[in-house]
Amino acid sequence: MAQAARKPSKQSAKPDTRERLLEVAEAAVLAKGFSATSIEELIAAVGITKGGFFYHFKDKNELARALMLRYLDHDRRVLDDIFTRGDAADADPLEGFLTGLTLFAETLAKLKDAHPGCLAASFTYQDQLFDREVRALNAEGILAWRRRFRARFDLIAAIHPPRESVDFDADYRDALADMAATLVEGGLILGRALGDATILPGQILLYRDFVKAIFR
Amino acid sequence: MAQAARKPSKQSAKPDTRERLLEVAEAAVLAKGFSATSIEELIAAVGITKGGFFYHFKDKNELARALMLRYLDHDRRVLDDIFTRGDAADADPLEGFLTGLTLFAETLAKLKDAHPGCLAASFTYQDQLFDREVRALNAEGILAWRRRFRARFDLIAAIHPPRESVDFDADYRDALADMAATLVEGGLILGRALGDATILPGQILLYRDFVKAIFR
DNA sequence: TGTACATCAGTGAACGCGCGTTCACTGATGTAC
DNA sequence: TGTACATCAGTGAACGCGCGTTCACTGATGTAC
Repeated sequence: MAQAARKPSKQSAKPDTRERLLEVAEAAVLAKGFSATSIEELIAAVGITKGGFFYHFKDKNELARALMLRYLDHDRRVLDDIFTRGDAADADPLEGFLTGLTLFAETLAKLKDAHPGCLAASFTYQDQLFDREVRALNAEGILAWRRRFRARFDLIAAIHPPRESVDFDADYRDALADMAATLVEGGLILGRALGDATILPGQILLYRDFVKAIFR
Repeated sequence: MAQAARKPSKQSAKPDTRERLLEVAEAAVLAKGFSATSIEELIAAVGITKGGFFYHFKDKNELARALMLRYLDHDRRVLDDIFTRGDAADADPLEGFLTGLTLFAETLAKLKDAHPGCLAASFTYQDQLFDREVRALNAEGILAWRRRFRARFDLIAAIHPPRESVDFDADYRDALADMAATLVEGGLILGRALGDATILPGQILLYRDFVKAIFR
């Protein structure tokens, strides 16, 4: 009981004004950028007044921070889920990873919104608007991807020796790990600019090919 | 004489107010986004008044259009230059291309500005701010990358058969071509977010590895 | 060589609108006794 | 079971500032004759 204090104890049906503000804000930020996203439009969408907004966020910068935190949490959970499922399909770390990448590509291909985006990319291209804390959160989110994939490649390499033509040192491993986030960020941009939702999944499958070519 | 009418005929030393506005605007847009970039700050940096700005651009949207055109032109010239030099080093289309990729990575590594960016990415993540024409220019710029690399892969594949494990059909060729722009866009984001200028060149070299693994 | 006119590249003042932020207040719900 | 008080989740009005845009005007340079 006591530890449930974070969320209102009653399991109310009303979908939490603050969360709805964040939801609407994220979509707006991805479409027009942070500074073109006005508080006015958010409260209009959610149906409260300005005072209500400033009850939830002390200023606009705190909205940015909250968006970033929400994004990081969501991101982590989605990746955990996908690669857990991949590993469940095969005990070998390489095969499980390859299956995870396939699942990832399929998930991305099924996204209802044809032109999604990544808050990290949006914030990075507007970083002058944010304080040190928000930028640090953003960097941390990307480092989380690096660590996740790097750990997996270490695991794989311990069992499956990479083909001799590559020097599989620390730098190479980090670059290969970073390639995942790189392709996601880049793929989202190409997909949106061209209005083609197949580009991002296609790039993930190329990544899968590349990893396969290195390890087996 | 007559055909020189586009540029002021005198080769003046003063660096062209309009061009300076675009230069300053591009840097500001890459740092904070388009709508947070004020006309006020641009004229302050260049040393003219607001009326002067509106002499060069009828409204802010025309500034966006001019930025996009300038970016496309610059982009094309840089790529032309690099891959022309790559081909000059080796007559074989694969070897020339691989050399071009190395040159490209080296060029990117040497950029004085450690946190550059790509206007296409910035505009894509704010596309709701722009009219159909600007968005079309942006898409066209990305398609130019696809066509450029796709043509090269067709050329290479005619001489060097890709390894049997890949089905080198039209979709695969396009995806492999798109991977270049994808890695550049993604690499710029990671590089900026982490403040690490080595990431982008590293990704280009991985791309080079991948292409090499496919064709030889 | 001089004069008339046109164009270029701006100046400088004014405008109204929308934005982020503040603040005093309020009705509904929860908790203590 | 009833009353007093505190907290939650807002309302509603007001604010000042900066932004994009307009417009009448101007001095320097170029061109025609």
